[in-house]
Parts: sequence; structure tokens; C-alpha cells
Amino acid sequence: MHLEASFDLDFSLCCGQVFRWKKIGEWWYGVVGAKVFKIQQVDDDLYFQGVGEAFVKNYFGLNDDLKQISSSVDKDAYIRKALRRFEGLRIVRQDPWECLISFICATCKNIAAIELMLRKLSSSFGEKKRFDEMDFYTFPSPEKLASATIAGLKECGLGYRAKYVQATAKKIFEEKIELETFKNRPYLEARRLLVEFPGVGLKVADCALLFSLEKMESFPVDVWVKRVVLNHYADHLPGVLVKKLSTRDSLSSGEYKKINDFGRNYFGPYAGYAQEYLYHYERTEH
DNA sequence: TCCTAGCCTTTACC
DNA sequence: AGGTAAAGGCTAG
Repeated sequence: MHLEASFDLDFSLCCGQVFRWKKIGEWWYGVVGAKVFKIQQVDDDLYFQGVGEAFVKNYFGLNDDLKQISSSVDKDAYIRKALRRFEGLRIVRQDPWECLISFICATCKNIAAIELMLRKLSSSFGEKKRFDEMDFYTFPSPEKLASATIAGLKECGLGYRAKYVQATAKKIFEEKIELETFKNRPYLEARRLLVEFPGVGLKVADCALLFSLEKMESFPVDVWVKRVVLNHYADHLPGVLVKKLSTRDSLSSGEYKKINDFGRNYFGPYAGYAQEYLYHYERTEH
């Protein structure tokens, strides 16, 4: 498929929004829903096998007008550097269920450990699929994780997250909640619903909203984004807040909301895109 | 409303 | 080699 707009597959898969993609040789292999597929980019062309063109366009956000999005968040010289450095990075449209569980598991873990956890979770509780002579696993269903034991989940390395994963799976399975329907609700309302799940706070909810529920105004604040805001946007926050933030690592929910509000007000309806570029820039260039 | 301690495990770095 | 801190927070009180 020939690309008509800017896209960078490597940037999009390596910027910390997805955890189960694996590069083998020239190909990226992934499992999305029940489908296993592989994809590679050569200049302005994408080659893929296992899914159709419409699926690829939807999953990788190729229908988003990236040019317009970039210019809408291009508010200052600092973010401009990040936008240039990672031109073509797109927000992937993940499966909401897998995304929510992934970020519940991600708390207080580095990326390597998160990837390991999710791989184990999938190979223990997902369904095996053969593709290119290799084994892949779908992400386990809510029903499957709801009936998993805490001990079984802990064997996947979840630690204290095991009870959250199990309880959230139970709630979704027993109450027959369709996370997809959250797309139809306004951002703040959808976030209020998400934080009712065990193990889901504001940060985890914002990640699920941005990476799977199409809320582009979501502005997740983790330690890296907090760092960016303190180092480059402190002028936009009250001095007392800046002072408090620099003496402590963790954020109270009030502090979280203040930084989150700043991001959404300053960068606008595509603040989530701004967040992802700033986040990746902070992690890789500093 | 804000703050603190505790939760578990893996990885990176000394 | 073995020890220790850090790693993309949330919950209860």
C-alpha cells in the first residue's frame, strides 16, 4: 500500500503506546484481536500480510490528518523539535480491553518488564495462533482473566497488579460492559467511568482513552511528562504548584488534574498527540 | 482535600 | 557476583 501522508512505523511501535509487537528480521509481527499479522515499511510503502488495507489504516490511524494535527499542537519551539524529530509517529488505535489491562499492569514497571508480563499473560491465558511457522497468542478475554486465579496471574509476574486485573476483568465480564461504547461519551465522562475499575487511576484511564478510545484531547501525565512540563512549561503553572512538584515524585490527584488541564488547554483538541511526541522526545533525547 | 505507606517483580547499574 | 534502586501508580486510611 502506498502511503499518502507521513507515517513512521518504527516510531509508532516503539514510543511506548503498545507492548506486544515484535520485530523479527524486516517484519513487525503483531496480534490485534483475533488476527495475527506482519507489516513492514519501505520508504513510502507499507507491506503487510494477514489483514486487509482498511484494517491497517484504521489500526495505525492513517486516516488521521497528521499534518493538520501537528500544526494544531505546534505551539512553541520546544514541541516543534519533538514534532520534527519523530515526524510520522502516529497514535495507534488499540483494542480497548487489551489497552486497559496493559496500563493497569504498567504501573511502576519499566517497558521491558511490562512486555514480559503481557507476553506471559497472553501465552498462559490467550489462544494460540500459528503464523509464519511461529506461535502467537491472542490477548486473553475478560471471561478468561475473570476466572484466572490470583496465583496464576502472579506467575505471569503481575505482583500486586494481579488482584486489579482479576477484579477489572470480573467487573467487565459480569456487568457485560462494552468498553467500545465509551468512545461515544465525552472525554471527562468516559474517564469518570474508567476510574471506577479497580487498579485504574487517572493516569491509566488517560492512557486507555488516548490509545484505544479515540480521545485525542487526553493528556496522560506520567513521571516523564511531569518532567517535561516542569522543565519547559513551568511558566504556565502556578509557582506554588511547581515548587511542590519538584520536591516529590508522586502526584496527588489534584496535582495530576492541574498538569492534565494545562496540557489540554495549551495544546488543544489533539493534546494527546503533543503528549506522545514530548514523552518520546524526553525519553530518547535526554 | 491532601498526604503517606504499602504493594510485588524485573531490570539496570553499581 | 551480589546488592540495591528505580521502574510510564493505585488504594486504603
